[in-house]
Amino acid sequence: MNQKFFSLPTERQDLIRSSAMLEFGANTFKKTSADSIAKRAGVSKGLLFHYFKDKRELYAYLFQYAIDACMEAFNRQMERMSYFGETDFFAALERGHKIKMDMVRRMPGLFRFVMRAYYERDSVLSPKLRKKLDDVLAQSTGSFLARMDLHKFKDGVDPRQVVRLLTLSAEGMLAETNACTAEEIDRLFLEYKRNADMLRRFLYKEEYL
Amino acid sequence: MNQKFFSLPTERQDLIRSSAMLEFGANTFKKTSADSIAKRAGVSKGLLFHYFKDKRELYAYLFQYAIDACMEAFNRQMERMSYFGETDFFAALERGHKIKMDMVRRMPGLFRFVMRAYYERDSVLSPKLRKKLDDVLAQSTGSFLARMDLHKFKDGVDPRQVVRLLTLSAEGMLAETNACTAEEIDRLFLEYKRNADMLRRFLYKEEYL
DNA sequence: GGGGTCTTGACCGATTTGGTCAACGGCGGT
DNA sequence: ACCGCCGTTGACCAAATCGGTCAAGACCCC
Repeated sequence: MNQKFFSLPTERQDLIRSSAMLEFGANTFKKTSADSIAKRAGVSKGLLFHYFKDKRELYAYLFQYAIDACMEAFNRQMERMSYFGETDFFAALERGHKIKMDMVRRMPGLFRFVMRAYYERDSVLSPKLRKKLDDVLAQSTGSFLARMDLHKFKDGVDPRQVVRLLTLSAEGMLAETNACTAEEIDRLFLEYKRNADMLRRFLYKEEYL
Repeated sequence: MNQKFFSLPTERQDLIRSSAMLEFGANTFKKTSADSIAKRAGVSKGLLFHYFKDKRELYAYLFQYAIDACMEAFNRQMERMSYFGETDFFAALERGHKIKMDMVRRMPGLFRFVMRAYYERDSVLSPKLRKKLDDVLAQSTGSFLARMDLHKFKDGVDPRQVVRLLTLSAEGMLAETNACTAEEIDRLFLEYKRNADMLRRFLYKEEYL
């Protein structure tokens, strides 16, 4: 790809990336037209092909970008947790979810795009990129749990399962909305918090409430 | 539409409906081609337009069909619950989820199709159809809870929220897979059950465990 | 006004689109 | 053996859309 893309103003970069992700998230790779991406970004099609030689290249770049963005956000959160010595499971998870919602706000199409890209039939992505995502997902939960104080849970609770349940519910919410407006994202976050609070209330030992 | 469609063997009807839903579920209405539907169903494009005058008509029919199928499944379950006098929240919910998974097995594209159709930008559906789905969803949870014995829950638990949480997690699971193979569907059901069991264990009063 | 850079939109041939239609094949009746 | 019926096909159409190119414009600092 043309490296000059990165010397564009960040907002413009974001606008193009965001538009492209939204379009690729709404349709198959094959059925997503460069025209529709350009139109959504308010940019000419020529410019798109000036920065990315191919539809394929654009797609691969977006996937790489999305993974890196997730990784970076996750690592930043972990560092922050270390710094403040946060060890409470739900507090940390809530903070993580808040960060995720902020990413949704800034890049509404990112998560749907990643999910679609991962399951796309035609292997438009190199197995290498795919594997990278697998690694990120596999590691994140583990290294998150390792830092948490899990004694607060009642006996018989599997914290891994709690993470998974809350993550699934968040994915469910994300799937059932377009999640465009700011209020909608706030609503998603509130519902998440309500669910997390319920779990906390009944899964923590009483002395930790 | 051509009423003779209904005198086709049921399997053939299902094959066509299923293929169409899968295609419409994968792409926007505009970007979904009649050709791809026909190809997936192993049928000529001519036949499709013999039974449905339009792409639009096919689409509207599928939506109507999907809602009716959901409604009918739901009502059947309710009757069954009445008949057997089932009042346990989690038992009934599990049974409901099992029915849902059976629908996924028979019509893999149905739920994704409905969700997409509901949020499709271009109003290809009449508001009437859209409203019908709203009504179904709004009523179902209410009339379900009305028959359940909610005393088993610990104080402070909102059963509505529990339904919602489990439903969301199921949607999340459905969203993150293609859910094609039978084993995959079984896996989804098992994970659902594991989550439901956890909630049951910690949200029910101890004397009901 | 000159030189360089970002950006456009008209343009290309190739493919795909929704939809039509004449013809085919198989089958039950006579 | 022949007919008429009907579900089904696949070639066919004009129109739209596709990915990608490129010469020319817009904009800037000098």
